[in-house]
Amino acid sequence: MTDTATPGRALPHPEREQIRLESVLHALSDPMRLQIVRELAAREAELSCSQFELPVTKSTTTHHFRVLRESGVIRQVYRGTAKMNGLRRDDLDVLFPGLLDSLLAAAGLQAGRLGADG
Amino acid sequence: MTDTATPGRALPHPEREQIRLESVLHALSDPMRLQIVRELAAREAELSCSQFELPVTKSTTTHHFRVLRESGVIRQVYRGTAKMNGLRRDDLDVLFPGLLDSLLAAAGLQAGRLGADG
DNA sequence: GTCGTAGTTTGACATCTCTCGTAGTACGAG
DNA sequence: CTCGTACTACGAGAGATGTCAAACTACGAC
Repeated sequence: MTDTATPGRALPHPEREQIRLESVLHALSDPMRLQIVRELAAREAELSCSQFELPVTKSTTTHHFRVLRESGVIRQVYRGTAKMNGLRRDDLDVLFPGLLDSLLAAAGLQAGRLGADG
Repeated sequence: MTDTATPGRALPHPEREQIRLESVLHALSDPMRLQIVRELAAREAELSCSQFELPVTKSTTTHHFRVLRESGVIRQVYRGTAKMNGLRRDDLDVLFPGLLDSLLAAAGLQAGRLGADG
């Protein structure tokens, strides 16, 4: 938590206890969002929205990041004009032990099979 | 595989290699379907559609079972007038090792937290 | 203050999803 | 062949979803 977050622009996140498995699965069932989560996990760092090269417009990108945040998969913080995104690995690991890793492994295996960027 | 399946009423299933992670996650992101899969995993047996006491009509039940079958989560076979449903555990474990177990464990934990039938 | 960059908001549109009710098909029992 | 059971098919309707374009806000740099 480097304290560089921009004050006065808080974003609503579900508490850990409010995160629902169904919502997480729904969030990850979209290829675009699964890709985002995969990149976020690969580089173990927070990334701004614009660092993802997604084949959709900015409004659609905003939409996907919001779904991920509202389902509890990622945490978003404003840092100046950028919006940084980080996986909520700690919360997810407590709620659903091993799930995130299995999910990422599965996504990696499938990407390899399909000849994508695995 | 007791050979009691009714011939001439085959149902289309995706091959193992055709099963997509996104489709599986989408199938499991519905509470009704997640419940079905949980029951199917708990009793390690094939169950007919009508053995599930779901709070929806028969047509809706048919719909949910079809989504599960077409996503590759379950296998369906006619046995007389009944349609038996079984988890495709073997295929899923090969494709996405550990995923199904993490998913079931996560669903169990959440059901316990929520005071449902966990 | 002005400008540019980053992201949001709104409205629209096509598609999909979950649900239902009604009518229909497939099988086994008699 | 008739009947009952188990499930399907076919609409239909309410609502969610993914996408876009255009106009907007927030921040930093100058």
